[in-house]
Amino acid sequence: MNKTADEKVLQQPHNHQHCMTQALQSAEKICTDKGVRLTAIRKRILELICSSHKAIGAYELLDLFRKEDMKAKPVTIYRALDFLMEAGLVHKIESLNAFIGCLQAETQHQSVILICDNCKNAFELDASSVYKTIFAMSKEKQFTPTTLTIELHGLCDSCS
Amino acid sequence: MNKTADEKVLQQPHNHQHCMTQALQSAEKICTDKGVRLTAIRKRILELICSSHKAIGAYELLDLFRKEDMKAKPVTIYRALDFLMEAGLVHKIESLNAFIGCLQAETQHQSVILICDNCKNAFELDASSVYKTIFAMSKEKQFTPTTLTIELHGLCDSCS
DNA sequence: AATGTAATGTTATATTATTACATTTAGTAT
DNA sequence: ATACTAAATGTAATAATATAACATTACATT
Ligand SMILES: [Zn+2]
Ligand SMILES: [Zn+2]
Ligand SMILES: [Zn+2]
Ligand SMILES: [Zn+2]
Repeated sequence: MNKTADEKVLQQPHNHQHCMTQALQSAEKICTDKGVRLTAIRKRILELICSSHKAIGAYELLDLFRKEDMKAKPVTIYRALDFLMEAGLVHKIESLNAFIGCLQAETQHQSVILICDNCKNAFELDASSVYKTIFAMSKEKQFTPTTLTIELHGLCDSCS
Repeated sequence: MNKTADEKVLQQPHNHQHCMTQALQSAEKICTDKGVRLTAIRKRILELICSSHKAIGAYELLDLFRKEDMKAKPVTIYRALDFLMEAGLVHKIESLNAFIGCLQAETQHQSVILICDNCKNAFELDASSVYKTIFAMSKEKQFTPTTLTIELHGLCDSCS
């Protein structure tokens, strides 16, 4: 991808090829460290997800993947997604039933996902302090927290 | 419902009949104020949702509703849910594809939903300060926020 | 009563996700 | 190298969630 084809994301123009390379390298490292296998299917599906910062649905992904592997079925995608989510390489956006690649999979992070309802670009904002507050609030109610989902819809800079 | 049948919710035993009565009264008031109609179907579906504090799916609701109205279809439920959500009487839990009644529909509130993964009871915790923080963070990224979803899974007091 | 709008009825279909079981592949032990 | 084992994939079917399109009915206003 050349410079003129760069997307504008995170309110910053950026060389998106770098995101891809980085994501794939992280993936290799994480899987090696965890002792799990980043197979061809899993890797390709991660590439497809990371080919933009837009949230993508499982069936959109299936359509793309089928261009290269006609025999792919929904479960092919869902299995890969489960694996990639388990490894922290991909996140599900619950309010969209769609998925994004994580740009900081190697780093422990607690994030809010900002989702542009116009262009569907989605990115994570680190928000550990917010997590801390919410966990504390829940514990005051004798609640034992496990997973926190925070999704903010709106319009990104380019779309507003 | 008698006292012994009271549920334990919000880490507090409570007379659940009161929740129901309160929710229905609020609903009447809100709909009157907004000039919209709380029809028999909508009211009954609200009652079914509010009959416990457990998150309930649209098709579970359909099964219950069909006991009284055999000809009900999925769209019957989804229309009522859309209406009730629009009126702020019901919230959708995105991470469960399920719904809960709101206990504070008359009051403007910004909440985190705590969801017990064991008993499925879900309740709202007011968290305006958290909303404020997240909105501010997003604005720093030139993001124009609209809707914020915060869902915390875990175990409630009774289940942990 | 005539009119217009909102609500509901009815049928069909779209979208998202999982289950079950067979087969293949890849790593491990012999 | 061979046999074994567990993980991954293939394949088919189906479950679960949600919406579209159009006809009919009920309700409010005149
Ligand atoms: Zn990029
Ligand atoms: Zn945008
Ligand atoms: Zn109650
Ligand atoms: Zn519980």
